[in-house]
Amino acid sequence: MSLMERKTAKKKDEILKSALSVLAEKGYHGTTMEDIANHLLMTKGSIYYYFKGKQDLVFQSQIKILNQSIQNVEEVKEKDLTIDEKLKTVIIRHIEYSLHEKSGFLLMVNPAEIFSEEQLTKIIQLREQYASCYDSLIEEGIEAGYFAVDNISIARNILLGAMNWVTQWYSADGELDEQAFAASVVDYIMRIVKK
Amino acid sequence: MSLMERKTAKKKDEILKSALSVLAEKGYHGTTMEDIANHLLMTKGSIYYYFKGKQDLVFQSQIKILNQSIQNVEEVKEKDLTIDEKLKTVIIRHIEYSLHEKSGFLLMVNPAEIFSEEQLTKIIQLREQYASCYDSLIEEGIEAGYFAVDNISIARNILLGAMNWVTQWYSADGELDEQAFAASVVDYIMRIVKK
Amino acid sequence: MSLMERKTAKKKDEILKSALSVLAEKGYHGTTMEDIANHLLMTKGSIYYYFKGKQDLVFQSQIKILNQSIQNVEEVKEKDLTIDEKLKTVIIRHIEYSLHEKSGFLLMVNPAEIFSEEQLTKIIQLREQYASCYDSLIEEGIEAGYFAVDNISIARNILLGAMNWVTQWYSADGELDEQAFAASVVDYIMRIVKK
Amino acid sequence: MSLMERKTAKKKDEILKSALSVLAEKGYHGTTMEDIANHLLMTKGSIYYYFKGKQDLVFQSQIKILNQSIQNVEEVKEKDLTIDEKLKTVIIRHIEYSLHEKSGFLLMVNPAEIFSEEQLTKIIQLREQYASCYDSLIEEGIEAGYFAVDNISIARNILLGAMNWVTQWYSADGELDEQAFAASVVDYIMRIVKK
DNA sequence: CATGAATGAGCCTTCATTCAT
DNA sequence: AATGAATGAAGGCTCATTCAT
Repeated sequence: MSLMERKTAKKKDEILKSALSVLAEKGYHGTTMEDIANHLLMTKGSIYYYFKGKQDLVFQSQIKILNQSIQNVEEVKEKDLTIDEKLKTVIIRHIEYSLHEKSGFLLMVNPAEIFSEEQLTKIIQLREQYASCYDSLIEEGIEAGYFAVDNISIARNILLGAMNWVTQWYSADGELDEQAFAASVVDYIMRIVKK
Repeated sequence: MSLMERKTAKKKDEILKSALSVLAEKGYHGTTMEDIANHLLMTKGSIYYYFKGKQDLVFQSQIKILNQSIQNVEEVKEKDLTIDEKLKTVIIRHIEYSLHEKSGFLLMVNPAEIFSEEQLTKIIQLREQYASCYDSLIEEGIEAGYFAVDNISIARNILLGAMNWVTQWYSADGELDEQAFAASVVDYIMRIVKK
Repeated sequence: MSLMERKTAKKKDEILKSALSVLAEKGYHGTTMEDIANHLLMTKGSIYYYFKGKQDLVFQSQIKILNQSIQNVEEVKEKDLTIDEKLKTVIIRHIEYSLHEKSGFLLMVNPAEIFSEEQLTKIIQLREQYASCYDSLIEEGIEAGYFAVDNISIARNILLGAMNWVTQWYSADGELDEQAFAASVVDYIMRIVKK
Repeated sequence: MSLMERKTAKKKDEILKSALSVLAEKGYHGTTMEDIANHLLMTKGSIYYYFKGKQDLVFQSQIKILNQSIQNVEEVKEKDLTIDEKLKTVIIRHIEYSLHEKSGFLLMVNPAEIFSEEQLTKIIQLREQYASCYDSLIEEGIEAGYFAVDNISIARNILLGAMNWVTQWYSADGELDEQAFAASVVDYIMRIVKK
């Protein structure tokens, strides 16, 4: 990658981060291009040099977050931990990540309304990939005798719900910092799959 | 209440229902007055005969849902059931209700952005009232030896998260009807507080 | 005129009065049918039983005011007064009338924008008739040696301007009642034509 | 001021002029943003790049006119003329200015209905400042033995009324150009204060 | 006669997008 | 690469008007 390309890539990434932060707070329709630009001390027009449009920008921000999340899990999977601790770590990371990046997992109540067919396919695929990371962890936990779950996909969805919802009430109870908070929450979530 | 007043009240309620349904799907900014009107085969303008504006309409729809939800819980509390079964029933009702009314519990990612100070106060008060219904159930369950929870408000928030998220993935796995689905899900959610 | 007709006529007149009062304050576009109706404790719809529409209502209110004004002058002309005192009395009446009825002489900055060709013709005709009342008074005053004016129509327009503008500043200085106020003002206006 | 700033200022001024011209003809409620835009061969939306909204635009146009008017008087005051001629010149300028810029002195029958408290304060302050210019001229004229007036503020209001009303009837009698017209009118107005 | 209700046209305003510089 | 400026398509809201009851 040439210097210029790297510079461009970096700028793109900055815009994506800014977009994510604003989108998490205001939602798709509530966020204007100007919001995103102002957040970066840029002008509206400049963004169009890097992205085709609002929809494209939001799409790529979703991809970024999903990829990052998947990678987060993969990293933990590599570690030398009991399956019990692996899931726990994954959950903590997820929560820390969503609180820190205001990840906007909640963002897309109905992505179908916003994205094109093609984009939707990609997003759903990544979402499923992320979900299946959890499924395999749960499965492994069952085999290891740690977890007890009849219907893995249901249990996993409950798990994700409890995790994603956290962004809704964190600030309210917010005396703890993000890390301490995640730690105080994870045990209750783990109960969903524990024997 | 006179005949006319009842007619007006009925119409208002129809509009609120329509609004809720559309809002749950598209969110506040994504929903247009026309969306809501079309859903009822009315014209935009007519809605303004019944509500002062979009914000007013959405506010009242939130109030309606919160009051209904609180009443749902109160009804169950009256019943002659073990505390264990009471919480279970409450959760099932909540899920059935949110799926059926597309309740839009998810609606307000950031209500502060939309409502006036005064409205916000009212909404927060009702949310807390609803939350405290769960708290008292959990507390009672602890005393009865059914549940084991250190921090009740955290446990309750996890519980609500798992429940509210359900609207996000129900349709995806949707081979079961709402009732059967709620039943298949509740046991995993109950684990969050169970001993 | 039958009883019913008289009742209708009375109602019409009430509406016209209400309309005038609101129109004087808010202007044509700033006044809504509802404003006028509320002022009379009626409903919007009822007005349409008596008038074809907003434009018709406003037109008739203008006619009413112009006719009344012309009649006011004619009455004074009949009286046994010096020409000097006649004009003075006419001016005082005009001012009292415009303050009392909020006559809305100022209403029509550009009547051509609002009325139909036909209506406009009628209004202009009455305006001219009213103006010519003043012209004849001035002329008479000149012949009697009281007034000194080269160009009567210009002098009369200046006169009318000074008089009509009074509604703009009356309330501001308003320690006097309408009558006392008119009296305190008329001498300055008379100077415009006096020798 | 940079080149760009000057360009923006110029555009703003063009819009203000356009606004004034339309507002004078149709009044606040009768004037649409589109009217103002079309007058300049712009589109509605563009105006919002320069002004916050209709109300802001109208407010600034009022400020502009009032400031210009005050400056007009100040300039004349500096001149080496008898007090008699000063007032005459001021009146002529006022009339020429209102006819030329369609100044819309008539615009605000009830400014309180349109502007915010803060804006209203500013406008009233400038109006009073303008009025007091006339008061001091009249006072000076009295002392110099040219004028004879008991109540200065009443005389001044009559004066302003006669002057402002001119925009209502100029076009009707319009065989003279603006300058000649103002000259033909000023003597009658001067009579209001003359000895 | 009066009114509650509905309608649709029109207006203010926002915002994604484009483009000349 | 960036920006100031312009545009046009919505969307929220108002209001004159109509009409069934």
